[in-house]
Order: sequence, then C-alpha cells, then structure tokens
Amino acid sequence: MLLDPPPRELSSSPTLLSPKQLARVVGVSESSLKRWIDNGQLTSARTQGGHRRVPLAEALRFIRVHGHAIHDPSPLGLATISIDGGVSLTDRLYRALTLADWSAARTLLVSAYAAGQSIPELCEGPIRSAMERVGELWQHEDAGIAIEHQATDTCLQAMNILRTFLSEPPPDAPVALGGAPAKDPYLLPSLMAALTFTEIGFKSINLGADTPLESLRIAALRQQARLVWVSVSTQEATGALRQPLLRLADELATHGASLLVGGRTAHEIGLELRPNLLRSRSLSEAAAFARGLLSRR
Amino acid sequence: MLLDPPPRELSSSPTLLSPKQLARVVGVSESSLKRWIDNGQLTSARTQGGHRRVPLAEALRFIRVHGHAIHDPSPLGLATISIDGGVSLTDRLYRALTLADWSAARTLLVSAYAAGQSIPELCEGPIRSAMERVGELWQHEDAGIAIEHQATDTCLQAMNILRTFLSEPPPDAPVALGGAPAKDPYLLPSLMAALTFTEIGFKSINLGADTPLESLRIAALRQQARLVWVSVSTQEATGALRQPLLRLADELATHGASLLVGGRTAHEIGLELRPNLLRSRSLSEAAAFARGLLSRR
DNA sequence: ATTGAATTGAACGTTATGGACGTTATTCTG
DNA sequence: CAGAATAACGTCCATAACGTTCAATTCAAT
Repeated sequence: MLLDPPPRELSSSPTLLSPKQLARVVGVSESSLKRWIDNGQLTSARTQGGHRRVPLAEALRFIRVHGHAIHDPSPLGLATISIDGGVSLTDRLYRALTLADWSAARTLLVSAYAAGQSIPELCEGPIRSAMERVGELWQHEDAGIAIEHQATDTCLQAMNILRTFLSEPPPDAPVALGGAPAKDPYLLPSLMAALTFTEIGFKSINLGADTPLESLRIAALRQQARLVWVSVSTQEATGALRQPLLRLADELATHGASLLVGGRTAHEIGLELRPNLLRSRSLSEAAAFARGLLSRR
Repeated sequence: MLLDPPPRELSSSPTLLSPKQLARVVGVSESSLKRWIDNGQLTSARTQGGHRRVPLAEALRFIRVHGHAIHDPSPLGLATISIDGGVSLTDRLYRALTLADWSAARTLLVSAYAAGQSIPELCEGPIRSAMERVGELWQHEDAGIAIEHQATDTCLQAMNILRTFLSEPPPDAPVALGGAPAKDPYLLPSLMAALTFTEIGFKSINLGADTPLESLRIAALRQQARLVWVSVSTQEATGALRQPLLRLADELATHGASLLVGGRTAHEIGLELRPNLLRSRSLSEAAAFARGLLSRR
C-alpha cells in the first residue's frame, strides 16, 4: 500500500491587495484609491460581495506609471529597505549577491522597479555595476571565480522572481525569442533581454546560453517570432558569426521579423546594416526598437 | 444530496473539497466560503454529519465563473490534472515546458510539492521524465536543440520560483555548496541539488555550471561548507576528475565536511570509498545522506 | 485676488469579510 | 474499538469595504 504523502503548508505572499492595503503602500487615502479604481486608472477584481481586489502586478504597474513613492512596502511582501542614504542601490545589490542572499536581491530589484526604473535601466545600471564589481575580484582573489558564479546564480534567481511581478502578456502577444550563440556560456544577458521584451509586451522565449544560430533560426520560424535577439558576450570567434547572422536576418525579413544583435562583444562582429537588423548598443536601445515594432500594428 | 459513506479523501487528488481547502485555493477565508455555500452561490454536498463538501467540478466552475485567481493550488493537488482528461503530471509538465509556459510549470511543481512530493521525488520523477521526453526530440526533429534549450530555461524558471516556497533556513544553518565541474554546461542538475539541500535545512549556495573544482574548493573553505556537491553530466573527461575529487574529499575531511558526487555520468569517474565521500546514485540518496549529516549534532 | 474645475480625504449608514468561540463530526492511532 | 487529535459545524462580532455625499484643498485661468 502506497502512503499518501502529507500535504504541506506553504507560505505564500498575497497576490491580491485590498484597497486599504494598497492605500497604505502608496500612502494615500482609501477613498482616492477606490475612486481611481472606479475611473479605470487602476483595474481590479471583485470578491463575491463586491469588495475590490487589486492584482499585485497591476498594483505595481500603477505605482510605476503614476510615479507613486512606496510608503510602506510590507503589504507587497517586500522587506522594508532601510533608508540609509549613504548606501547606493549598487552597493546593496553587490552585498546581496556576494552573500548569496537572493531574498534581499529580490527586494532591491522589485523596489527599484516599482519606483519606476525600467528593466533596461535596472540591468544596465545597478545590476551591471554590481556584477562588474564582482568581476573585478577575478584578478585579485582566489575565490573570484566562485564568487562570480555564486553572484550570477543569485542574480538569475532574483531576476526570475522579478519576472513574476511583470504583468503577463496577452495570449495574442507577438513572440520575441533569443539566446546566446554557441560557445557563449553567459546566462545573464539573454535573461535580461527576455525580461526587457516581456516588460514591453512580448511573449519572451529565452533559449539561454550556448544556442547554435541554426537552432535559433528553426525555433524562430516554428514560433513565428516577430523579434529574435542574439546576446554575444565572448571574445572568441565573433567574426565567424557575421555571415550566419546576416543570412538569418535575410530569412527573418521574408517573414516580417527582425533581428537584434547585442551584448558586450557584439561590435566585434562587424555587421552591416539591414532594414530588419539592428546591432543594439544597449538594452534600452533594444527596448526602443522593440517598442517600435509593437506600435506598428 | 447525502453522502453515504463519506468518501475517503486522498490528499493528493481529492474529488471533494472541504471549505477550508477551497478557501485556501481562492485565497479567501473559510467563513466567506461557508457563507457563499449557504447563499447558494456555490453548491455543495453534505456528509452525514453535515460537513460541506464541494465537488471538484463545481469548485472549478465557481472559480471560472467568478474569475477567482488561484491563490494556492496545493489543495487541489493533482486533481485538476486528472480532471482535465486523465493526463499525468509528467504529460502536463512536458506540455508546459515545450510551450515555454513557465507559469503553468510553476503551478504544476508547486501543487505537487504542496501535495507532499519531496524535491528529490519531483526531480527524479516528473521533471526528469518530462525533460527526457524533450531530449528524445534531439534525434528526430530539427527543432530538437531549440526545444530542449527552451524547456530547460522554462524548467529553471519554474524551479527558481519553487525555491521561494521552501522555508528559509535559519541563519545558523550549515552550508551546502556545489555545482557542475569545468566544461560541464548542465544547469538543471546542480539547481536540483541546491533545492534538495535547501528543503532539508541547509543554506544552499549553487555555483552553477562550468565551475572548476579548484574554485569549488576555495568557496567551500571560505563558506565553511559542511557539504559539497558536484553534479557530473557530461561524458567527456570524467576520468580526469578522479584525482582532484579524491584530493578535495581528503581536504574537506580535515574540516569535518563531506563530498557528494552525483549526476548522470558520475559512475564513470570510478571513485573509491572514503568516509566523507559519497557517490550518490540519485537525489534521494543524496538527500538521505545530507539528512544524516544534519542529525549528527 | 477671484473664480471654477478637479482632486482629495473624511464621514456617513450598510454590507461583506474573516476571526473567534464552544460544540459536533471525522479521522487517526494504538 | 476506544480515545485523542483534528477539522468542520453554526454563531457571533469586530473590522474592513461598500457606495455615496460633502467639505477642504489645489491649481490654472481669468
């Protein structure tokens, strides 16, 4: 006889907020909040009895769009960040990553996101700076490699949680798909791209590191991707990517799709211009291009 | 409608839900649920003693009609799966992974975990089966590599969220630390190990794929790890790992720490026995060993 | 400076929600 | 099968939220 395993208690933070809770978060009266919901500036679900319940992702969107300060983060399930003016976000993030404290890293990222920072700003700002500082340990410390790996894992973890705070794209959202090319083991840049395009309104499919361009091509056709990204971070063999990337761009063009090539060493490839091919110098640039694609419909 | 006799409830797949269970699913109080049943908004059966029992189908109808978010799927267990046409968890997971639907994958994993499945059971059961099925596409389909990458990323994503449901280890918890060795690009096995040891009560630090053993050694000493894991999944150069692993085990022994070597191709290394060295054939075995370490204090 | 539109927050009376209670049903265990 | 432990019963009640109204504030334009 097989025994049924006992059910387990899970501690999960709320996904729906009452008007009072959200009012506390943004430091405003309950009345105003109700009015905003009734105006449609803020969408909410209703309980059986007609009580308003605001989904977490929607609350975050509202806070960002209207530039509200977070007065009390506790109802969001976030730890309070000490108002230590002297320490920058980068410093705190650096500390969280080197301590493998993904919970702190998550709070930092979500708070910054709620404060209005966009995904590209977060990635190119604090995350990049913190990870760069970690990278500098390479040269000076024996533990450098280990710390960098640990920080990368912690960062991936935190960003994956941040992802759950982004509102889900509609079912008919266009697909963005990408990864890092073969021999390129870097995970973070491609995940950053995925989050960026999700924020904008794409359904992102991340194939991760070390993905042959040929696989990327096949997947893009299969998924009817409107946008394909390639993150290049290694020094090696960037030249060999030139021809395949151009061919990929041409093929995508026949399907009305675009190719975005970015990453630390993307400039070494030496790509010439195509209408549907952009070598983006930054995530923000990539985001802008993607936004352009979306508005064209 | 009277029930005679009241059917026995299987925690993993109930067909009747108590008010408390359904309350947890929709994230609402038991009181409200009882009131709604008494109002007739939600119909229920009664046991002979008068306890309310909501049939699963009625519960799902209620959730759909009133647009309730599923706040905590755990009380539904795997029943929602079987009600959707007798599809197994593996099948469902496979579908979610190949559709890059990490939200569905997360729900499946969290449900199964909450229904009492342990992390090793999940990893060696549905996750492994689903990923193996994905792997079989390698041989037959052009899109195989892409789909495998996509499924891996989706799986990592879902597991990282599952990670947040594991209770945080106390600050004085012993440290478990590990990764995959150099040249080994597989991310999933090491993440599985990290989750396994977190569940048991360790503070897990995952250094991820492609981590040189030397870095692992330095990190282990720095963090005073009681347990170090190495996940070996590639075919290449497993023999070359033998000496370094034995040396690592010896050094860890002087610090009272243990070394766990696991993974698909770990048996090819040919490790001889040491008191603090275990080649684990499975995650469950690794978990058992780790539990043993913990109880010894 | 004065007006007027717009926004806010407070104050109702009414309804919904979610704990708390002592009591009974059910399940678990030896 | 008996006794203990757990879960659910029905009921009550404090709190929260409802919809509405209204005074106070803000702010731009006369």
